[in-house]
Amino acid sequence: MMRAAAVAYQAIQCGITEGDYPPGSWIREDEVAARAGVSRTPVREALRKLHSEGIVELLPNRGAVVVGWTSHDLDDIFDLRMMLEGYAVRRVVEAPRGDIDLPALNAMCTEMEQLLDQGGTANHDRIGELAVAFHSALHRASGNRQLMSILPGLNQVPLVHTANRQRTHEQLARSLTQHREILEAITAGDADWAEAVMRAHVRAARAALRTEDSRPADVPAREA
Amino acid sequence: MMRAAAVAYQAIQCGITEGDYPPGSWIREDEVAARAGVSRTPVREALRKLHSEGIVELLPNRGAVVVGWTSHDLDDIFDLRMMLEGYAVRRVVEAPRGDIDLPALNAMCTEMEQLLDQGGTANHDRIGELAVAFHSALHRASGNRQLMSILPGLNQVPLVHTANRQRTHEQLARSLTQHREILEAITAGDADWAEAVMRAHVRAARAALRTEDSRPADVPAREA
DNA sequence: ACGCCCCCGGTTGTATACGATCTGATAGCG
DNA sequence: CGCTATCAGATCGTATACAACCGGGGGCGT
Repeated sequence: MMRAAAVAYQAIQCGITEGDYPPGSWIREDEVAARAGVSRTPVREALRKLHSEGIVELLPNRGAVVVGWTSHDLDDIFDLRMMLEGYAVRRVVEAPRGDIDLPALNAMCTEMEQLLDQGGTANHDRIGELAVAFHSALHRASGNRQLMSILPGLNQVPLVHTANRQRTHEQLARSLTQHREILEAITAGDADWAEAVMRAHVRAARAALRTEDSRPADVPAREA
Repeated sequence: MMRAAAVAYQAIQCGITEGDYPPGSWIREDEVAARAGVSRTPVREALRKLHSEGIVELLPNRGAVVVGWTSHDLDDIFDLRMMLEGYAVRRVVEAPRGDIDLPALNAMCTEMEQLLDQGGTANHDRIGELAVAFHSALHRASGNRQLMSILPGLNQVPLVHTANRQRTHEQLARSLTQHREILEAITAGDADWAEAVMRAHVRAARAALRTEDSRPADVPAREA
């Protein structure tokens, strides 16, 4: 049985990606509670979490508003990810405090490659999950605890707002190749190499999103 | 009238800095509620916020544990701050999207300098508050929205765990000088200069903390 | 003696009820 | 006619009550 707070969280997150809560719109606690089949208490908890991830804005005594993201904002987010993910792999090489399980990471790469060969939307989604796990494992291996709490939050915004966007086969293939290269650089003990590949990797991911991240002009991109 | 959630938040935060909740210890919702004079609901909200800031760890159905920080963890935090604050001022210069109020920032510097001249513990605390506001204003001026939600969280850990530590007059004086220099670099439109000063500024702050951040050996530094 | 199972106290998780606060509209006044 | 004060509705914030869950301790069987 899933926790009510988690149910509410997913309901809201899903509602945002599906377009039920467009950017700039209000999210009413009662409404979400009814939709998710829980009471307002866990809904409030979910909204605070979404706020800490930057997905919604909380106006005291007013409620929650879905934050809108311009193409420019996405650039900013990927700027930060490029810096931080690059720093993370550098740390993995230079200060190997956190234990790193290279065989497990390589196995994840293999699985992703197989899924890509098989094709299919469901498999593509599974690749996305594995990619998140892959990066998460690297964050853990960096040994920087604060990094581990920051980077997931940075991933959240692009995930929520681009979930239904498909990356091409070529984009995914390159992404997986870069994963392998990152592991190779780590194995070689080359921090500069690892950081450089990771930065390119993040940049490429942003470019893959950029192709059509323009939104209809009538939808406000921000709330304020 | 302050919100009950804010009262609970401060009560916990204060309890941690005062040593009532040492690292590794449990924070019971009932206990905090009684201490803060509120019900458990806002206490829970405060604990979730502290969790999102990395101050406490939440064990499902078990409760909250105070996270312990080693000297090494503090190094990591300031590593991140150095990167991110440096990036922020670079952005202030290169992509001046967010409006920057240089006169107001200079006024803050003047006030801090006056407070330093007057001396006294209370004034030192006030300088600390102003310094946080100063950096916060720069984050805002960077125009990177995610940055504004990340950096306050990074400040929180050092603040909570080093609040009662006094910085020397010389350390504070240098810190204020660097603030001025940062503004001067921004005014000159020199991003490299601004970033370099900011990185040094953060590094110096970490060094000021390092002088005695070793803790008694019998107190567990981490919870796990 | 050792290990397993069940029960119980304590704590968290959720639901519901009530009080506080804000927005928008409306009526009264200058 | 425009502005301000007031009120009603809606929504959030908090308190309280109850249900669910976890961990430890005692008893039982092997």
